[in-house]
Amino acid sequence: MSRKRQAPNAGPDGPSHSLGPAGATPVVSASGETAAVATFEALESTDLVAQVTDRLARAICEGRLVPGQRLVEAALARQLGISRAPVREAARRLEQRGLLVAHPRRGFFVRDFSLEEIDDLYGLRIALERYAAELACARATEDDLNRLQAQLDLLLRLAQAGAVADLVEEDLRFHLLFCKASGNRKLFKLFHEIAGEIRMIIVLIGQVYDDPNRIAETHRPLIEALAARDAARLDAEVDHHIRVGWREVRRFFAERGAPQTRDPAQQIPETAPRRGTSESEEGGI
Amino acid sequence: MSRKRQAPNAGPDGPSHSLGPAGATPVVSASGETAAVATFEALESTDLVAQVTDRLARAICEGRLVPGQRLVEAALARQLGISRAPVREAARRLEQRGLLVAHPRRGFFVRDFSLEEIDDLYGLRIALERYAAELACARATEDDLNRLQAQLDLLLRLAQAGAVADLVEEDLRFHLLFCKASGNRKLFKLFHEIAGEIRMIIVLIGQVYDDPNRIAETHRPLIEALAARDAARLDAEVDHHIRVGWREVRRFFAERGAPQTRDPAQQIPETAPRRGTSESEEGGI
DNA sequence: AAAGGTGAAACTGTCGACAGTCGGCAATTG
DNA sequence: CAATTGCCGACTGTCGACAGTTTCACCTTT
Repeated sequence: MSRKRQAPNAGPDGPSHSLGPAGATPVVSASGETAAVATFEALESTDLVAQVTDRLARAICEGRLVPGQRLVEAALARQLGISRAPVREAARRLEQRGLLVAHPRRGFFVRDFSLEEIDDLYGLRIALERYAAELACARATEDDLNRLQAQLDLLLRLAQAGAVADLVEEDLRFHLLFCKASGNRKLFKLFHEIAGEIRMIIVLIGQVYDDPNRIAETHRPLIEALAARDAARLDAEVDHHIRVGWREVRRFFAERGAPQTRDPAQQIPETAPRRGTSESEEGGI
Repeated sequence: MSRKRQAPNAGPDGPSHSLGPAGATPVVSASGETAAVATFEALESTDLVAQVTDRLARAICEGRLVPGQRLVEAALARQLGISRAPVREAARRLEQRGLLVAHPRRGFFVRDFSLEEIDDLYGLRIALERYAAELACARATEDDLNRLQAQLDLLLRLAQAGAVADLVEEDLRFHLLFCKASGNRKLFKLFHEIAGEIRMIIVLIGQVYDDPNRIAETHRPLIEALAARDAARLDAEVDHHIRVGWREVRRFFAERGAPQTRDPAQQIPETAPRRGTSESEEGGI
């Protein structure tokens, strides 16, 4: 079933993918086949790897896969109704994103964070966002500002609605937009990568997360400073803004108990697999 | 060889496989395309992926694979005497490192840099190293300082000896040590990744590279400032040091002609494959 | 009963095989 | 003669199969 899998056993997502841009420009009457004017969006490549990557990432970020848990390629493949190859590649991607850790000959494990790693990550995040701030101050366009403003509005709305999960997501997106406004694509890409880890950390500490409204509100100063093109102020605001979150995360993580500390080896930050109790299968994709 | 590969289907095992003309001759096969320049012995030992990754990385950095060139999984696998799986994975890793660019359904191409991308990269590099400097100033140990000093000595020696290629390599290692001295592993890991791209860029512009002695010498102020724990000065030195290199690179690259500019799409910085003249095979691993 | 061995089950790393696609070339058409 | 369509070959995305390891449980020995 090389191509048309999609029906195997992977029931739970049903209609799922968008393949159908149903909402867009039908156009073209029966007679006129010339669709010259109508613009069609490229179809979503049914890239299996990407799909698996997304699902796994979501499962991890939603806590359905807990840190230390082992992922078995074959089992996942079976569940998804595909072969191991795409699963394997997806896992590799998540490894690069820092959501999984690979142990040679042992497989993949859901990443677990030590307090030290969290500090490293947040420190780095500050450095990156401050740089983004610096650039954005000089290069951000009106569009960028508008997008950020819109995102802030969204955050406020979500906070009001008490949609904490979405708030986390959109909060990150705000920062992503911020990096994008810097105009430095490599920076954006890098931030995008560590954003995955940050999301995971935030989810790990549970929904805790302070007062939603206050959280959302703390983004306003960033926009204001940026709009005013006040680099110094923006820098300070960014630093402060992130540090607040850092402190929160740190506090909760310290309580929840930071796991092991990595060995002092150099290259790859290894996280020892924590073979929990029953060592069951996955929590579902 | 972990498995018994080496005698898969190819009868002519030994160091030279089918495609591998023992003589390493460019040759153009009957089909009129291929042009393998150098042939290498089959891989041994375990961890095929790592080996392939290294070889490819080296080939790219040594210019045996030029930007825009296409890599064909099957051909590489045949040359190395292994299957496509490890080659594929190695290519993915290099993609993450920014040395290769993947085009869905088209394969991998050796990364090409636009001037804009170089600017993005160096800007980011400065941000990262300045952060490293800040941390290092506070946390660097005596050992760190000694290692840096030793590395500086090495640079000076290489410069004297006129070993430019090695100088580039060790220059990067100096900066790697610098990041390591920061104590932030994530930062180190990140820098390690972009170091691959930086190396490639430097190699691309040819050995040009200013006066070796001067280059080596410019690292001294960094150590001095760090030893003095003078954060402000170190910050300035780092900024200046990298900016000098940036300017050099930029100049040569502007001459050599920056290739295409990426499309304004968002997500992945795509580099269009430059189907150049003959579009040959690989240049050898 | 705890420590040490031993064997089977479970997985990962690789391999070779297919089938669907993409790019290019050539024949065809206006 | 230029543009368009169809065909052909080449290559990637996936799949299923094996072999070598590592893990785990059960059995034997002190």
